[in-house]
Amino acid sequence: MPRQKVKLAWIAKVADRKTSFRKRKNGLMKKVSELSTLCGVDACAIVYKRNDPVPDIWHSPSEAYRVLMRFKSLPRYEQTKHMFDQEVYLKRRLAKQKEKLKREEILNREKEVKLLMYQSLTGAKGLHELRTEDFGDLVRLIEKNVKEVEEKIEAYSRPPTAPQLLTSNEPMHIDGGDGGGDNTLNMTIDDDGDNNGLDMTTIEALMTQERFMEMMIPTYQPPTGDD
Amino acid sequence: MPRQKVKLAWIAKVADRKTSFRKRKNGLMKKVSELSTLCGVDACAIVYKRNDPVPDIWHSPSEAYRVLMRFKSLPRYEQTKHMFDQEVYLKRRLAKQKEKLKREEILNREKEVKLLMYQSLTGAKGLHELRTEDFGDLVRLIEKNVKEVEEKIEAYSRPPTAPQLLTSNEPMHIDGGDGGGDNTLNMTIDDDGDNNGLDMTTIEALMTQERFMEMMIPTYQPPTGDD
DNA sequence: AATGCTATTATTAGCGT
DNA sequence: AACGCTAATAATAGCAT
Repeated sequence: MPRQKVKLAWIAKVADRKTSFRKRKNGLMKKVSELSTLCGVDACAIVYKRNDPVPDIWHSPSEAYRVLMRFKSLPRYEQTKHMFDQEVYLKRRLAKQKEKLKREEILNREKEVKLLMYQSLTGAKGLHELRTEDFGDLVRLIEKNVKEVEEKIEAYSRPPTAPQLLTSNEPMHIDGGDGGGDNTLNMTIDDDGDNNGLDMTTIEALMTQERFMEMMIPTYQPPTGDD
Repeated sequence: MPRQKVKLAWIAKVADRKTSFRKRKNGLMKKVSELSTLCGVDACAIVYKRNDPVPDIWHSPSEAYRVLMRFKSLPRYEQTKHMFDQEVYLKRRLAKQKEKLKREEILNREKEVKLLMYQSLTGAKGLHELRTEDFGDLVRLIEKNVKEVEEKIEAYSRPPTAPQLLTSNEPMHIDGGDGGGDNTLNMTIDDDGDNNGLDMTTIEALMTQERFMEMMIPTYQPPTGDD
């Protein structure tokens, strides 16, 4: 798997296949050995090389034989019970990957909506350009952020009960404190007027604009026409 | 093997052992699968979990059964012929590691002697402090380096036959050109007087010193006393 | 107990000899 | 053909949940 990600298929070139076989058989034998040692279990591996009736086997003759006898003495039903073939293997893998994909899609959607929000805030994209299906999520995101801001304002405007005094030289940072993931507000409030982020002045300016106020109203509906 | 290099021994803690077993069994099954697919060979693995009479097996029931039948039908002698137990495995590994160690020791020795040479050149260590057994190797190294320098001088003092003209702004680099490994001279000759390496001025100064000239004489013998 | 995460170690494909 | 090397990919030990 190095140098190039190899695709899982029969290696056509004879020399390459033989080399791969030798290396991978050794690797496999090592793995069987490690599993056996680390976890104290009976294990054996049998590998038939092409055109060689004598297989390579992991484990001392007596051990391997014992493992095989043990297996052979099981009723056929139990033998096949835990068998784990390519199909079962791939199905399990597929199920896991689908779950992963689902989680990724959710995160992507959150980022997408966040981007829409920023584009609307900076005026790069007007709200009338949004697709209908984005509005619900965008509104939810905005309400979430507004709630966080209100909570922060509430927290900081109270007389501090456990006063961790801020030194006046330090800029004051406010971030969304919940564990909700990547889409928290995470906004920096900074009294240095030279920053490029969204500072209080910008926010106050935005709040006076009709566009921003519209965004604050969850019941707002976009025109259904195409433009 | 990540986070910490694990030592190959029975894992005492039950939970850790079970976790390791699960992970490594899956890994092993994947490896058997890959070997089988990539190299087109019959292979199977049988793993008995503790206290479970039903083993986990790689391969579809029919395939696994076929592989096992094939194995069982061999005469006992041939079955054990290619068996590969812990002892065989470790012996092979040991032989390889010993070869590797040998190579490393040679490289170490070369570096050691190189260090001695530099210490002598800078005066950090007098030649009379050297152990008797180091002299032979040190002399061989010095002769090798001197030979390389002479060859370079020879090459550069001839009228160039295939003249790759050096721009006068570029410092001239001379390195030992042979493929002998890490102990080549690799010395930079640079007309910028501010470098910290061994430049021509330093070398010329050294050549006037008795210590350096002594080093140039292979037949020089240190006093045999302890100091 | 089983699963996800990730910093590390381990394995190995493609070369070069 | 079988080995050594090394840049890459893969496996996984210890955590956190």
